[in-house]
Amino acid sequence: MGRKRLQESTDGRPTVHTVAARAGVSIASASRVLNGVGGSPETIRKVRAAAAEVGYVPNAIARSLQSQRTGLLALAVEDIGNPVYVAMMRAIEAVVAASGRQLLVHATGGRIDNETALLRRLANRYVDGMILSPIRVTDDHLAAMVDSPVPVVVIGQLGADAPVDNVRTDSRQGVALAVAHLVAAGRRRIGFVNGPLDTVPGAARDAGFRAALAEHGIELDERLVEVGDFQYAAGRSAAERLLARARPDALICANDLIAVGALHALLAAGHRVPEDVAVVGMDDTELAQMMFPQLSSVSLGSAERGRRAAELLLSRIADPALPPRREQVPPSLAVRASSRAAVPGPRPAGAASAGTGSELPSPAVVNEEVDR
Amino acid sequence: MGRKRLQESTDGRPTVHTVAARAGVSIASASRVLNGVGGSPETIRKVRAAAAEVGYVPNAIARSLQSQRTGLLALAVEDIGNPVYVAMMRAIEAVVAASGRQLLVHATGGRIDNETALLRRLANRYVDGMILSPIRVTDDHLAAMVDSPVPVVVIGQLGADAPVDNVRTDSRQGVALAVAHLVAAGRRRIGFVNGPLDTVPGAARDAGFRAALAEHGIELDERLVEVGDFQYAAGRSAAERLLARARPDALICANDLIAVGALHALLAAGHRVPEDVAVVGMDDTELAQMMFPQLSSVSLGSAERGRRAAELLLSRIADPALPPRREQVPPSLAVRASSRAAVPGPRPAGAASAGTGSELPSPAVVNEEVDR
DNA sequence: CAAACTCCCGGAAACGTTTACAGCAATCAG
DNA sequence: CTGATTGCTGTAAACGTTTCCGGGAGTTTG
Repeated sequence: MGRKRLQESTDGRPTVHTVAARAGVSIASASRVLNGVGGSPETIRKVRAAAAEVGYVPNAIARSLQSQRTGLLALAVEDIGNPVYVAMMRAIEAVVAASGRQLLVHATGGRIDNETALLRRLANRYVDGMILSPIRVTDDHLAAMVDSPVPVVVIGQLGADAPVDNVRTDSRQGVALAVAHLVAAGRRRIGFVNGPLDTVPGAARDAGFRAALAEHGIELDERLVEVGDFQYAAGRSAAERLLARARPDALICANDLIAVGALHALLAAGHRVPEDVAVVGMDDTELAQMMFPQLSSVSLGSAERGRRAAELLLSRIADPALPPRREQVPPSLAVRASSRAAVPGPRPAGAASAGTGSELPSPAVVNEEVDR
Repeated sequence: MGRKRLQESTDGRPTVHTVAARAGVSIASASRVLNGVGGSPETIRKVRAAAAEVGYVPNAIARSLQSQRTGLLALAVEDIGNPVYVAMMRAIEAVVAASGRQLLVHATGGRIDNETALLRRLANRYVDGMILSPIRVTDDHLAAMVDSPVPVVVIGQLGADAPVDNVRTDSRQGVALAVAHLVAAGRRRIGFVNGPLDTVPGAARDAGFRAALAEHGIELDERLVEVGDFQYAAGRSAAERLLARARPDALICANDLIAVGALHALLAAGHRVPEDVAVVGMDDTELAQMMFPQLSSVSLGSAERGRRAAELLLSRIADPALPPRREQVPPSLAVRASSRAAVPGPRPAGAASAGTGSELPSPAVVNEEVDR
């Protein structure tokens, strides 16, 4: 039968050999035509015809083995259910798709061993690069990123001298925006529902909260600070614990999921929002706008950070010799119903007030948004 | 300098050649040891030591080329931001990861050309199989699935005779559950906010709604039916259009995102939920529990469907000769505050009523849930 | 003690592609 | 008319792995 290879195995899918044989040319010519480089008009015609007849589709694995590129990029985040990562993912996917590549998504659960395992596995060359948004960073971790065999871009805070492409925001300043807004609205007993303090964002937000209070000359009541994790359920129970021992007139929450949990805890306990307690979340996700009342939230530019990270990754793949870069996306505040200044007194029965509440002048830095 | 291959290129990563040379054995022996099949104790020791010294990591692409498997599975859904797909994805990912594989996620935007392109691309063998949850199905589409070169499992309705592994639910019956629940609670002017009628779920839910009303002897007022798409914003504006021309005492929404939009439209227009208008969503996502008031929702077993689809896919990969299978997951109804029977009269000021509303006996099929 | 069997090893083929290289014909310049 | 240039083409190597196969050494069996 076949002289060198069993290219005629009746069951197998057509390869470039099949096409070449059918067109009566060599596999080199067939490959050239199929890749659009070279070939005489006659050869091109024959090869194209043969390829169409047998329904040839190039084998991406073999091509990758030869070209040393897979066209796959990975994204690793803690929790794909968190809407902040959905926003990031969407932005990243747009850039990645526009470059003709595909995105592989990993959920790490925030566990370090998971992430380092992922980084080590990069050595098997299954993806061309990776975007990582770690919430905990150890030296091990960092080392694995630095000597990773494929480019890695980090979304989030890293040590100042880490030679890793990095796009970050300033969540301390983000918390400061929220505090300034609430103080300007006359709130003084400001509580804080945070995520774990051993995470990078948790620690930064805690520090930011304390610094901002101090700056406004407000003494911190430790009973107004509570910690859970970055999920809805934990946010709700953390807020319940806080409310059981203290009477805040505002709550800042370390992300929107926590804020939604806190909102539930408040409403279930009979507090009015924002009249009795104002609520401000962080991340400014779609969820914030879906809540009722709509949630004020500190935007940390998730989509923008995602977009920039993807661009950093692509440029590094194009030129691995580039020096490490760091980009910063500034936070901003979206003020919505959950923290608008309230008319004092009991709530008028049955009247919804979305978008119609009385407005107070907001600080300059605040990015006022209309309802919806 | 290397005799056959340039395995000593100082920059390149170590290959099995490097390890074999260093251990003083053939690449065949090295490969066998590294795969844990065969090898004398002494060889095993030498190869393991050599591999550790050079930090050898097998190249997954080359392995895939040889083994004809990549260990990658794809999932294609309309919108990764929709929490119903997040739930599905989580369930699928769990099964996939447990089998030692990885999941590649695609967002199709519901566009058919996107999905068929994806199906055609399967021929390049970059993934071992795919789970597809299409919201529109054409003959072209179906043909591409049937003669796909790699296994495809569909989540959703397909033609009865389609020879494709398929896990579905009965969303007509799901709508019927919602209608029965509302009718039992005394609602009569039941509205319906649907997604596009040219989608499979949209059409099924429309049919289910009409059939269920007829079964309860309620004549349908067409002004109570409105169509948008399956997103939050569209749901909100569809509900606004509906409310501008009709006065429902209940709204069934074709998914939870629409339901949240409808909730906003209702509250912004000054209606009380559930006192004036009850709201029931579909998919029973996390979002439903996060809303205030918490949303009643028809569970279509998303996580379960995802889990089963993943299992079907794995079993088909293991044995491609299996006959096409179809599995069905029954819908159920989670009743929450948004449709609980209300005390007539004005709402008591300032009193939150989550989980404390008066309870009415619910139909047997209804799966009553407590407020968290 | 010879034959059969088991175990381990190395050479080489195979997976399907791209591409360096050399050969060859045709066209161009002198 | 001859030599250089251009444009195609085919052979074969390469990417890095797994695996078939044959051979050799050691062990068991008759």
